[in-house]
Amino acid sequence: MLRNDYPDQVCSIARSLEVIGERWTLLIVRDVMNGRRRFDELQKGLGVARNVLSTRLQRLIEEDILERRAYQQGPERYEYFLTEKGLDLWPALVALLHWGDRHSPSPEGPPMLIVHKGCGGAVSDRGICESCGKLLHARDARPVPGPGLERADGKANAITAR
Amino acid sequence: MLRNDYPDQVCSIARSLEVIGERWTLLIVRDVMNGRRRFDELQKGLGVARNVLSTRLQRLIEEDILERRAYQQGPERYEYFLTEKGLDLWPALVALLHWGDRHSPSPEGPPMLIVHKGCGGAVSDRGICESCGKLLHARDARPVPGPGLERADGKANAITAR
DNA sequence: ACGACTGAGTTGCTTGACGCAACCTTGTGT
DNA sequence: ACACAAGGTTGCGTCAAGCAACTCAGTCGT
Repeated sequence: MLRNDYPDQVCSIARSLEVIGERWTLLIVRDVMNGRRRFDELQKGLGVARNVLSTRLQRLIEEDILERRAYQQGPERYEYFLTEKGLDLWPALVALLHWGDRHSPSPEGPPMLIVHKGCGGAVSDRGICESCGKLLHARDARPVPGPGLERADGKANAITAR
Repeated sequence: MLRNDYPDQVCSIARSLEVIGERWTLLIVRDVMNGRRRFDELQKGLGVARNVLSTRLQRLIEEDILERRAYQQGPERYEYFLTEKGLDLWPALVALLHWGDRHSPSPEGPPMLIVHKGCGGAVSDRGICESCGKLLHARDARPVPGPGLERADGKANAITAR
């Protein structure tokens, strides 16, 4: 995105997109939600330019979507965690995931599935467990690799467990 | 967004964002969903550059999210409508709307509300009617201006009825 | 008859965000 | 002493976005 503001828009969707509508931002949130917490890990996983990742992380911290915590002193090294505000993006991510699965399906099936931690049931596009019917939140669910997750290089994505 | 592809990403969220993650795209979808169907109407409402609107509409048509229909001959004039694929973005838009309302609230209250056409109940962040409990889709709901929709120039947004 | 207006774009120029590679800093391993 | 690791920052070139002006076909006002 060129500029991240939409002047004259009084809509909450527009205000949301001012923050999370920038290129890479929502994918960074997704990765952090899936347990990728460190700079290099995010950079390699996404293939995003390092300077861009750096500015995105700063913006996400300013907006109180991410939090940076040092995990060692010496040379200080940091990890990024989602705040409550960040975790609340989960329903939107789930909706986008299902929209992609439904309308641009890969022949092998979806590359990632979301399951309810409690009962193992699949999670619907509305973030509801299809097995037990509960309305779920970010912490109630985890991603599992789906049938479409076959990579040419043979490496599996490292975001399976949590 | 500069380029609209995220190479090496096998995730459906990334694939969704390749299409609808570009600047303005989701706001165009929102406006068409709210009954804005013509080029100039969209351009004035959004304040987007005309060339950018033009390329976005073409892309959305290619991706089968919008459909262009002539509403008069003579000089041919067109209207844009959402396809089923486009209408299916509704849950994602609802989720973003609620996220914005919850985490960056305007002092006056939300500028736009979504209500269930059937019973008039408010629609939750998961697209569920809070009054009757039904799971809703795009056609079951309509936007109504909320308490936050006071504009300095006195003009109300023209997307009240449908 | 002539000019202004409308809807739906297209063209050209300028700005600025993004991608890429190189560099920096603090500390550890060999 | 040299390389390596993590977490960035800096500089440069390219390409998308913003802006204004222009086009084109038809209609309206005087």
